[in-house]
Amino acid sequence: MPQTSSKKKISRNTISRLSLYLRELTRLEQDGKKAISSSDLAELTDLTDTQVRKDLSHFGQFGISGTGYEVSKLKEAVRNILGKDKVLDVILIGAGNLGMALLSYPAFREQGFSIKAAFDIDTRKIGNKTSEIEICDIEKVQEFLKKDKVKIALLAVPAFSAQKITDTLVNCGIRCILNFAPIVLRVPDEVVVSNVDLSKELEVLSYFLRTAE
Amino acid sequence: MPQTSSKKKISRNTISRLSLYLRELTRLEQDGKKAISSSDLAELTDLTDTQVRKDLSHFGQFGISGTGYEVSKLKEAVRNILGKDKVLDVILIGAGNLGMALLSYPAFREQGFSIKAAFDIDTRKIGNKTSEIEICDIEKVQEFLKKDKVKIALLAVPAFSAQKITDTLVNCGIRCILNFAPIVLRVPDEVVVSNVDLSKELEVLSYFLRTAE
DNA sequence: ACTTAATTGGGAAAAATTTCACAGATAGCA
DNA sequence: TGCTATCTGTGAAATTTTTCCCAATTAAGT
Repeated sequence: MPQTSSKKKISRNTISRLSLYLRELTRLEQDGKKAISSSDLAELTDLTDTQVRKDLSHFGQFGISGTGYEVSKLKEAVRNILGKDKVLDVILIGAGNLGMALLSYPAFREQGFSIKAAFDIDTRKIGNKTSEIEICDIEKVQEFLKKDKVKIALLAVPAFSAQKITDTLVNCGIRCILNFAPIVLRVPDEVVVSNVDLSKELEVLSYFLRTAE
Repeated sequence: MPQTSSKKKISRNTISRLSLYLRELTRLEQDGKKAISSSDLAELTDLTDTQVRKDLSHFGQFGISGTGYEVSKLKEAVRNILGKDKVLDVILIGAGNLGMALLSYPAFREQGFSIKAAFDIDTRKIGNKTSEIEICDIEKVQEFLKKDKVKIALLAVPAFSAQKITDTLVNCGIRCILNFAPIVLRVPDEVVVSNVDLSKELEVLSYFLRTAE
């Protein structure tokens, strides 16, 4: 079998850091910077130069010894690694406070994510429009996904309903979920979940605040 | 030097998992469950039983061999470890879409965090009230922190202004920052920052979506 | 052309984290 | 009481992640 892509498994932390690199590289490019060394990139991301080089080395050789990296070239490479060479379509489930904030979060669009549709169970919200997106009845999500093969969902619903809607989404072909509900979602192996848990983050801070005293 | 508290450094990941345990223990207690084993708790949090036991073992012995853990007792223990035995006061910086969503995010209050004040630079927003909290002029934050020794800030401002306001906050005694701006904040060693970076999470999903194809 | 300084890529070592494996403790039951 | 099931806590082993280190490469200066 002509195995193309690298076999080795890349850790989630490595990918997170690539995302940081991409962010800084984008800034550097905007600022007109042409080249950067691993140690400068490390400085910007609060990491180490070896970490930067090791992370990149998993995907190929992008630098020039003695010179460093060409900003725009490395930026494109990292974009490709992260699968951002094309716009990524997402849907939003849950149009409460958080969901609505996500709808109007400018960074999403700027960074190449496009919210194609929003769904909610609350009939009072259905039909409202924000940022060009109309909020649809959650009952329609199945139908929507049959036509529009969106693979990523932002899940901003209460914890008690999160698992049920997740099961539906997965059945309809959703493969990635950015979960804001404070609950551990059960999904098949092929589905990837990232959790954004604000309480958790605050509790981590709380712990370190206490131990620092 | 008479070193008091435990010497061993606990990793951030360990603390994150404690937060998960606390969440599940709280649910279990509400459901009237009296006891739980490490493997059941692992099942609920999608971890392993040894991981659960190892995490807890850093802080003491909370279980009974052959029996497991008493839910309410373990819950209280974890709450104390995380410093949640008292209400944690926080301030909010930035009352844009995200900031306003945070203000009305019910989970904060439910989980023992209290937003004491909110600040913004936009004069049109100043004076508005949501959820009992009035939005104040960012110029007043220094004055506020002189009287009210809040240690935790939620930072929901644009990236370009995040570092400047961070410097001010740190000068005024803020020791923990939950940062929503897509930027690496520079802070002194004694200040702890947690980052919530939605684009980063989406990029991680994007990567795994691509590699799964 | 030669020397010096800067920088990458990657093997090897070190450190951190997770998992294994089991002694010891507890409860239930015959 | 004695036997069996279960389950914790924790050293040791395994694995993963990070850091160290240096040969090789490049650019710049003389």
